[in-house]
Amino acid sequence: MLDIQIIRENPQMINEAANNKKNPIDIDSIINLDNEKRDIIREVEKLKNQRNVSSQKIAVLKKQKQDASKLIEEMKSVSDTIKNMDLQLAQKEQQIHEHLIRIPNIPHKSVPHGESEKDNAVVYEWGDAREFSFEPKDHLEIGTALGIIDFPRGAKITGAGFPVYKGAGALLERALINFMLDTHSGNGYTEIFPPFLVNRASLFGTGQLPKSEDQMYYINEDDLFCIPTAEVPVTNLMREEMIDFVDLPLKFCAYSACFRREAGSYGKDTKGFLRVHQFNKVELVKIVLPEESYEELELLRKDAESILKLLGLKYRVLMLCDADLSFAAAKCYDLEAWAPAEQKYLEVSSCSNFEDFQARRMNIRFRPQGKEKPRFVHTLNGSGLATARILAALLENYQTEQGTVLIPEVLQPYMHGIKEIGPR
RNA sequence: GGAGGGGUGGCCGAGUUGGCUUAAGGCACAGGUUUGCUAAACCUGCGUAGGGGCAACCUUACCGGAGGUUCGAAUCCUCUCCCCUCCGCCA
Repeated sequence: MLDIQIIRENPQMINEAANNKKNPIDIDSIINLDNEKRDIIREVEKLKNQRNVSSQKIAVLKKQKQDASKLIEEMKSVSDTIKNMDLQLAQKEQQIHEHLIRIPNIPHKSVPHGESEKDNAVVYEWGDAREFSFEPKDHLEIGTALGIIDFPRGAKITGAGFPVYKGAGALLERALINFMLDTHSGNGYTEIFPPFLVNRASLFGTGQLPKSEDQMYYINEDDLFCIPTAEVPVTNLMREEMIDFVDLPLKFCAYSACFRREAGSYGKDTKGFLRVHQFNKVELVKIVLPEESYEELELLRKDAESILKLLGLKYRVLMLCDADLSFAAAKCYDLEAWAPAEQKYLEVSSCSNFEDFQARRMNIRFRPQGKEKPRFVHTLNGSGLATARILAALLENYQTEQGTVLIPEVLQPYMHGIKEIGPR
């Protein structure tokens, strides 16, 4: 959510930014409603002042045992008028709110302008593509042959896009999660194990609601949603709180299962792990001082990248152009791991700075040093990383001609020393 | 699921016969006095969010949330959310 005052002062700039983000808004309605609202405020406040003054007079009269009935009569009609105007005011405010919550965050100045994801800029590349002396198989084929992933049975017990991990596959998944959590918590991130169901207020806070309600699994009876990412519960840890500036930055890492309906994306990336309804992810969340958020974004990106480097996976980093930025983000880097059989990069992480967009929605503030007023914090998050696509990249990159899969050294301690996954 | 208790400003904590409480007091914080330095003591200031004003400042709202009664509500009424204790059920 943006500050209405900024919108009031820069309507053209906001309108253009929203258009660039492919998220058009009705700026004129907002400005008009805002003006109407302020007109009402000015009038009703005069009446309320009159009411307060008269109530005091009535109190004094009554104390002196004098008659106050005339004044009380007068105030009855004033009170009615106030009640009416308050109603109008609430309506205006509700209408403004409905607009405000649908205005996307403004892209940072460093974000390139573009028309689509094709205009995202490659800002960094690491690692060499592995040379194969044989025709590499895709991860689905490898995993199925080794009996470590089972999509058909997942489909049987739940539905398409709910993979089952078996044996060494289950162990590898757990190893990845533990490895990532250990790495990040050793790096100053406090580990959180969050609830996987959240309420509406939390999803509104991080910006998934109201825009993306149809993308989430919903439990009607309790009005709760399955989390699409640990970002939601972890960032909302600090919702409605005032943080002392000496405690900033806050750094959290959290494992969670992630649930996504992926409505409207059928037919895209359907193979294997490329797009599933439930996957595992370790998420990084930072709550920081506004002045430091862009520096912290670079550090966050570096921390996420370190996992790919330790796993020895070739990857690249994209800076998203404005047209591809998500609703709440001001700037975002995508990390993409190379999958040799797919012959394409798989998005395994998104590292975003939301500036105060989420903080305003969640009312997370900090009290600066001295006599300064409380201000909104900046929030950031990034996957560190999503295991489903990492698993795909691992299987494809570390496959052997015999159909086995080598385990990267850093994961071996997490896999009882297993160096290679072979046939059962 | 049943019974009881409670939600007040950054924190702690008064305030339930409605009206000099548009929230006492304390802590923390900021400035100052005293002091060789630190500490302590003392003095002063200090809630949040709107609206108006160049500014000093004026004004409105806010005591978990939403309604209601009233000239006037932290205080009375209704609904609702959350927390705590005990009982029941259960991994």
